Amino acid sequence: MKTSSVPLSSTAEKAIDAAIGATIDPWPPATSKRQAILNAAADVFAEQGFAGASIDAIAVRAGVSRQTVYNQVGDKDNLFKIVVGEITERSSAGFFKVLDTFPVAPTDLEEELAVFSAQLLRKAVCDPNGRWLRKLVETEGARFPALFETWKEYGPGKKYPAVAARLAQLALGGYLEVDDPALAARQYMALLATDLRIDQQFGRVTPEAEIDRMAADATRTFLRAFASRK
Amino acid sequence: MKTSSVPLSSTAEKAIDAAIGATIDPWPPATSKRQAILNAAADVFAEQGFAGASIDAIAVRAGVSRQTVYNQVGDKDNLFKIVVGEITERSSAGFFKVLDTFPVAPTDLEEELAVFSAQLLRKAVCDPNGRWLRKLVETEGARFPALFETWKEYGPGKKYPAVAARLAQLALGGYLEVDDPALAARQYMALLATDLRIDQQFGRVTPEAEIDRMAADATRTFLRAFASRK
DNA sequence: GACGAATTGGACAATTGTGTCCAAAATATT
DNA sequence: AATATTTTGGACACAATTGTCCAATTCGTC
Repeated sequence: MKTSSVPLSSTAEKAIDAAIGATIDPWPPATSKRQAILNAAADVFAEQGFAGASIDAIAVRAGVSRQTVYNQVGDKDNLFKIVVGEITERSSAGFFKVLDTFPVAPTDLEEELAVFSAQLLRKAVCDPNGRWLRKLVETEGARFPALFETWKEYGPGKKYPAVAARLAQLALGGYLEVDDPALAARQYMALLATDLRIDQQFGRVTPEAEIDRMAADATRTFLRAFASRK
Repeated sequence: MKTSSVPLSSTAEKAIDAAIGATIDPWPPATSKRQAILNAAADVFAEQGFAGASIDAIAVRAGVSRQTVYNQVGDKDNLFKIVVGEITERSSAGFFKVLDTFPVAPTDLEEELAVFSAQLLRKAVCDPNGRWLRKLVETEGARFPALFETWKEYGPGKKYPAVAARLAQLALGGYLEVDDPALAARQYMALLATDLRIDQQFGRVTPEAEIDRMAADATRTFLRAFASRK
């Protein structure tokens, strides 16, 4: 029923925080209200959809008066745009941070790819940012075409090619036999995400250990199909 | 923007039609209004979500007065339940109808499995019934717990085991090397659905020929991982 | 053509939500 | 401590929606 909240913070505000220097309280009071609003809005939009989310509900959950919501973000459309924009940024950043640890020159391919896969699962598929983004885009994409375009560009549009590039690198290194890196990337991601998606559809909270198992299963099957037969 | 409509018909009404015998018009006037309402409701719920769907919009799209909607189905909650119930039934029926054509004793495994896979893609993943059901359950599952349970039971809860059973059969027949049929079933479905899901997320209408290609790609990779090394 | 049932459209009250205005209070800044 | 800024909460107009009621009309049936 109640979903855990995702902390949001705009790059602008992070820049300000950095400029001010180390603050005891990570969020200065002036922006903490805004943060509370954006966090609450993310929750309520995800739970109720755009039409079902009322400004009142958002204000209450943020522990803020309704007027403050309007002061901070303008109207409902704008609030929605801001929330999705920030989640998009976070989700994308998290993904590429993990992708940087991809084992491009492994000694034990299966072992290292499984470890990487588990991380990717945790940070990209399991991560509330990405889940809510997918859900919101699916639900409200038609209502906000511009947002839909942004998501496409930041989401699948950049992620799949990036994964494909790593797989191509492994192929060049003689680790894999891959004709079509783009296809292999989609299949790898599909194998990786399937069990977690099923759990999520069922509303089941996946135990940590299971994530490692899922990554290992996906990696094993992927390598059975694509590993170089030495 | 506009989604194509899915014809709905309850089993009860089909039974009645059958009892009456062959009618020229497949839908007697008394039920045709009801059908129009359910079809329209399916569209509008899918497009706007539960909260965003207004009875007026549904009535207009059904070409029916608002009062008739209330006469036929009672209130909005009930309308929603009826629609989801019927879509669940259709979606499940379509899936198992295709599953009956699974090649349990193939002469050319790759060829026959690819053909079957293409059919499954067309009828189960591509099919509007299943898509809207997934979307509605994801969006409104929290609001209608009973519905969520029904979907779980009819949907993944029965489909995956059914696929797993066929794969186990192939393994027994010496066609496949499968340790864990349930896992293999999930992975097979994941490989099969990934490209179509991506297209759907991007709002792209997948050309018929591409579906065959997707099925072939998925089948090839699946068999590279699981086919018996003769 | 006459009867009965379903449909229509319009009006209605009640509710809910949006977005604005404003004066009082709380909070930061100097 | 004085001042500027933000926040608050309440009131408000306006629009959309739900669900009901009912008389007039249309429609299928006999």
